[in-house]
Amino acid sequence: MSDIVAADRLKTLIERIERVEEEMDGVKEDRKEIYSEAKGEGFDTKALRKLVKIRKMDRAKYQEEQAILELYGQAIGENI
Amino acid sequence: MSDIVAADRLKTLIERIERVEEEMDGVKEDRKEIYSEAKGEGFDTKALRKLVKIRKMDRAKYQEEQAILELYGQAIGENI
Amino acid sequence: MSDIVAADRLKTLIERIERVEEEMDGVKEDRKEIYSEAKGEGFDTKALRKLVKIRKMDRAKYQEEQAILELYGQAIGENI
Amino acid sequence: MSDIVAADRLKTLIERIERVEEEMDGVKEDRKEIYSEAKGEGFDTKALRKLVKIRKMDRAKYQEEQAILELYGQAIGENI
DNA sequence: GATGCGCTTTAAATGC
DNA sequence: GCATTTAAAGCGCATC
Repeated sequence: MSDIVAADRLKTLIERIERVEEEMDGVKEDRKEIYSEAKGEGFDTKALRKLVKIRKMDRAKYQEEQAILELYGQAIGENI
Repeated sequence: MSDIVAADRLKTLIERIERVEEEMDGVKEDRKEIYSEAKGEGFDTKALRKLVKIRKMDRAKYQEEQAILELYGQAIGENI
Repeated sequence: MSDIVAADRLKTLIERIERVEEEMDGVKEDRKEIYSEAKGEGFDTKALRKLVKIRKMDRAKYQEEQAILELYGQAIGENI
Repeated sequence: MSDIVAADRLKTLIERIERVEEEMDGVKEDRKEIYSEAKGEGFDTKALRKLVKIRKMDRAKYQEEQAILELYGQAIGENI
């Protein structure tokens, strides 16, 4: 790679990355507003977030995680 | 909230959240592809990521500095 | 406050803050090592973290959170 | 692991974690007191916090820069 | 090709 | 209640 070409190319790449990162910030803002709207209507956003996360997760995996947590809890005499 | 929890409204909100999260995944994918492209051209993506990070830190630092200047300005203004 | 006194005093305060923050980093490191040790013995650190968190929480609060999550889940036809 | 889960070992680990977390709370308390002391002397703690943050950013940025230099150095070294 | 590790990103908690 | 700070999760990379 000749130096000049690499420098220009690098610049282009960085600009493209920074552009998509700006887009990401925009979309994040949109999501934030939806949660904010939900909150304004009285929903519990913490529960909402958990629910969205669980729906995204693999079902079997979620149950497995819960089982381990319960197992550990029982081992130390804690009711989960 | 009407019937224990407003199920329809809840569903709508969750669907909207899931839609923007899909958008987010798309944008993430775009970024991933740019890095992948860079890698294919022989750039060191770890270094590239650091570079992007430093540039972001610069911007953040500049903003922090402006914010602190403003705070100090207010402090002086208030003490006159 | 005369300027010179304030400047010296400010410096002292900042140094003290930075010192306690270093201590904090040390303690964090200790905790990290315990988790790392646990992991080395085959424990699931994700479950371990959750357990520690639950123990720290108020019991009633935890159950309340779980109840809301289930309620929302049922409302949209999701089994938690 | 012997009996489903090594209960005693688990307990010990959790106790150790909880102990270091108590230490952390102590150190946090120390920091809080310093800020409180500063406030009592008329310093603007919000500005103070920003100042500490900027100094931390400086250090972080310096380290990032060193890291990137090292990465570039390696890249050149490898291409010889 | 799986496992582990470090870094980025996301969620939760705290303090004003 | 909002902004900041802190903790947890997820992701990508490198290694075996």
